[in-house]
Formats: sequence, structure tokens, C-alpha cells
Amino acid sequence: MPASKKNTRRDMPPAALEMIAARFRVLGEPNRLKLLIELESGEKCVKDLTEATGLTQANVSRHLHALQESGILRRRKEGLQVFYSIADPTIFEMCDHVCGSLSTRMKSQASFFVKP
Amino acid sequence: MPASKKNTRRDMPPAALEMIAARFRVLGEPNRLKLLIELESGEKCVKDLTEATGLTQANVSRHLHALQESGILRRRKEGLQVFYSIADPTIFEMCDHVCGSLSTRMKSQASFFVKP
DNA sequence: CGACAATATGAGTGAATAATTATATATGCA
DNA sequence: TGCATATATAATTATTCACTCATATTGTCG
Repeated sequence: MPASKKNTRRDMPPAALEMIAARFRVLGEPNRLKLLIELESGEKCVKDLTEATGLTQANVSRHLHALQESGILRRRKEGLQVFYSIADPTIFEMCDHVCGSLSTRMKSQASFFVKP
Repeated sequence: MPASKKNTRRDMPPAALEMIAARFRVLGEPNRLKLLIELESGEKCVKDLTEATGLTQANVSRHLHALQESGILRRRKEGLQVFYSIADPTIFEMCDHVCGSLSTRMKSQASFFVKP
């Protein structure tokens, strides 16, 4: 690879950076994570998700809309109900990644303290 | 593994969910991503980062503080200057992950259009 | 000490956004 | 057609947060 092709991230256009940030942002809301985790076990309708999370129906609807817009969820309408499901399963790898990182950090912090 | 040990993510306490969300949130800001990318090539002081990004010094200082609080950056003081460096390099894997996911999605959307 | 340089921070502003309430828009069924 | 159910959305409020300006803090050097 020629020298002119290195440092790829550095010359990412601002619009690309914004898209990446947007993806992180949509995952940066605990209630949305809660919804995603509920959907990990399979497609569910809005009503079920509302009951499972204890959020208001309007709130759930908005969060699901945001997650679908960003390409994380898929939407399927069937009669009165609307079913949502995971369109991009790799988000769970991201969650695992974060968990690993947090766990490592906390373990390292714990090691600063001596046990009696 | 006994049945009682499955669905780990589902019974994560709310505080854990909030911590994960917080990690995503701190990455959900384009200017912070910009700073991280600048730091990918090595430790830098605030002044250099300010010039490299074109942001105000106060703004850079705040972002760096947020990134350090969350454990992503390390802070080292040397005389008048303060040097920041990447403490958790795995964030770049996360960025790659997001890029891959976005790329996949956009390619799939592109395939909906026929070329003349 | 006084002047300067690098960084941090307090206060204020504006924009984005999460939550709520009420209502609108379907769709199915008697 | 009228009513009930499921979901979405409009309008409002409250909160969070990025940004800026001014100033404080800390360290260097004369």
C-alpha cells in the first residue's frame, strides 16, 4: 500500500464521522438498549414490548422508530399489530465489546484496593 | 449451563445498562471521534489537538475530560502541558464495527437501484 | 515578584432529544 | 356503520449537552 493510502480514519469526511457518531448515539439510550435486548429472543409487537419494558406505548413507539430509521430494526405490519425484529445482529457484538471493556477497566480499578 | 443461567443480557440491572449506554453516548459525538482519531497516532497535548481539530481550546478540554472520565483516554501532566493518549484501544475496533455495519447497509440499499 | 503560556472551569445560551398527554390513523369485527 | 384495539404522531415540557466567553489555575521563566 502506498504511503498516500495510510491513516484512513484521519481523512474520513465529516459526514462519515457524523454517521458513525449517530450510530453510537442511537445505542446510547438505556431504554433503547432494553428494547433491543427484548428483541434479541425474537420478533415482538409494540404492545408486548411496552409491557415488557414498562415504558409508555408512545415512548416505545418513538424508540422503535429511531432504531428502525438507523437500520438496526426491521418493521413488519400484520393486521392491527406491528412487529419489530433485529435487522442488524452485530449490535450485540458491540454490546459485548463494551461490556468487555468496562469489565476490564473495573477489574483493574478493583486491583488498586487490597483485600484484608 | 443450567436453564437458570441463560438470557444473560435480559437480567442486566438498570445501572449496568446505563453504563453501557453511557459508553455509547460518549462515542456519539463527531468532535470527540475526531479527537480520538487524532490520538490514534499517539499521545498529544491539548494545544496540538486544538489546532488539529479547529475547535476552541475550552471545547477540546471539555471533550478530553469526558473521554478520560469514561476511561477511554489517559491523562499525563508534564510542566505546563497535559498530554492525552488512548487508554482503551478497543474503541477503534468498535468504530470499525460500525463502519462495517453501515457499509453493509448502504451496499444493500444500493442494490435496490438498477444501473442503466 | 511579574508577565506569559497551557489548561481547566464557571456561567450562560441554544439546540437536540426523551418523556408525557392527548389525539390521530389504521384495521378488524359485530 | 359503529366500536374496539394497536400503533403512530402532534404538541408540550423538561432535561441534557455542546458550545462560547470570560476567568481561574497552574507552571515557567525573566
